[in-house]
Amino acid sequence: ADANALDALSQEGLSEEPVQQQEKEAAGSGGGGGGLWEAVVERKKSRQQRRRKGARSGGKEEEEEEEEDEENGGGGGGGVGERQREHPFIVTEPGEVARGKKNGLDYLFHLYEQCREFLIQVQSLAKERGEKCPTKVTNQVFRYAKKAGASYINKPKMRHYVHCYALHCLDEDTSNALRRAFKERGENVGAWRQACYKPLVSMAARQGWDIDAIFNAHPRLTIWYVPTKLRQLCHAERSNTIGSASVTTVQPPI
Amino acid sequence: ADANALDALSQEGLSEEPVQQQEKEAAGSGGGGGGLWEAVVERKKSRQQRRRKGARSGGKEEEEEEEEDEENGGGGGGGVGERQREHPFIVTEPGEVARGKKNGLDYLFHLYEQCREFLIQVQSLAKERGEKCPTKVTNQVFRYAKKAGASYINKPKMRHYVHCYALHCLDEDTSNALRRAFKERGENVGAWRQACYKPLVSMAARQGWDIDAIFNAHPRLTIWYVPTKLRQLCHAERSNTIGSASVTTVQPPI
DNA sequence: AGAAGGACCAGTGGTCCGTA
DNA sequence: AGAAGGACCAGTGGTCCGTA
Repeated sequence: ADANALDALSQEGLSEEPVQQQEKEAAGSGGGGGGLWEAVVERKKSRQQRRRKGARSGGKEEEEEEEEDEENGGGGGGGVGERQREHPFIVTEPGEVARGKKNGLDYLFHLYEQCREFLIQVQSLAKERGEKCPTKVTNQVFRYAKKAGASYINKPKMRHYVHCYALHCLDEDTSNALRRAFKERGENVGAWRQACYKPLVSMAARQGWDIDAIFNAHPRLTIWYVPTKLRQLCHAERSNTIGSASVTTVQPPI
Repeated sequence: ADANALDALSQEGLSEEPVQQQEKEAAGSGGGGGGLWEAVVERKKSRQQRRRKGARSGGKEEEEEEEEDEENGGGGGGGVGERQREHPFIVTEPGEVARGKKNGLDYLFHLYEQCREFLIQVQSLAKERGEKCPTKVTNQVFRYAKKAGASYINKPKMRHYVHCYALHCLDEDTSNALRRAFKERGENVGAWRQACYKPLVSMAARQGWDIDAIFNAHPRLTIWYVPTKLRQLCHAERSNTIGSASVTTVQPPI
């Protein structure tokens, strides 16, 4: 139904950036500031030791159909050939199309619907072939999407905004209100994205804190992994709430 | 209920084998005979190129509590220290305890029940901690079992006999009859294991060929991955059957 | 010959951080 | 400063094959 209205949005243009040489070594820089996320987390430890250099010589893929300019031989400056990158998102109201070199949030959510369609195709293929059938949007699905020409779909982006899409699915009114409020205040996408966590945590609170169950109960959401951050926020909030009077629904003992 | 009757079986003893040095290099040997499995398969190709040598220096684990004899320094012969290995399985009737340095099939199936209990414990812990909760017996569960002292449980063994356990769960009468027949004929465990595929494929044939659905419909089976081989046999048999008159139940177009 | 399981490998989930 | 995404890494599913 609403898929048609959104199709036009996927025609939007791309940014360009010059191709650079891959092997460039970066001088090791220190650990930098950490505090965007106040609560939770704990796992970054082993990440601190990661400071590796050097590049893998890639290319495990079986049959790529991409074109490659063999042009960048020399050392120096401006690259030859162009690598494309999607326009950045801006906070838009429902139904609003982004102007200029920007993409709107309806377009963002449309990408999730597209991934779902790619998953369904991968599932059909797997069943025909008698192979294991994925139930979630996996690496295999992202690879399939890329081969099908949807190069603007990639894993880091889709994972980054999953919880925003979740709010859109689970409580469209709240999602829409949030978009309008953040647009009005002139907030950037990052701030809007952050704000999407809270209503989801509240929703989990009302439903026994089981965020997995909430995702799985919704047909368009069950195919997405629950984001680590959202899971952690629910857990932290649940711990804060334990024993307090605000607990009014099902809550198993910790 | 029947778990108690089987508990005694888990007290059975172990075989011993001398510990050998790890780093020993084996002379590369050719590809060897391939024909045990008649049907299906296709994937061994990339495996042929694997002929690697050298050893990883292991030890990613966080906190092991095992004892290590620091005794094997030299080059030569008989090892110091003993490494234990489970007694091999023999085909036993239901209720029969294996004699001598052997284990029976009730004991084998009991191991699957134990894995299920370990999974349930891992799930409880994950929920307490607000972490991702496994729905299947994963590496994490095998690691947990090992730390809990169940060193006789390991992944290759459990995966090897999953379909035998599946038959036991799904059609105990057929499973029991098969055990009695193979014991009487003096067949070895490998032959019995092979024979367990067929009744499962027949069962799948009667239920629209969806072996995943069959596993998922059974509470003790849904936690196990469908074995690749079983999936392939179902697919091959389905392909053979297409268009023939023996198709009597639901079957989506291929 | 038959069998148990250590140890390996390709490809996964997850997301950092070099890039613009 | 804000953001998109290539590319990396730890740990997974899967099972081979050196071992006895």
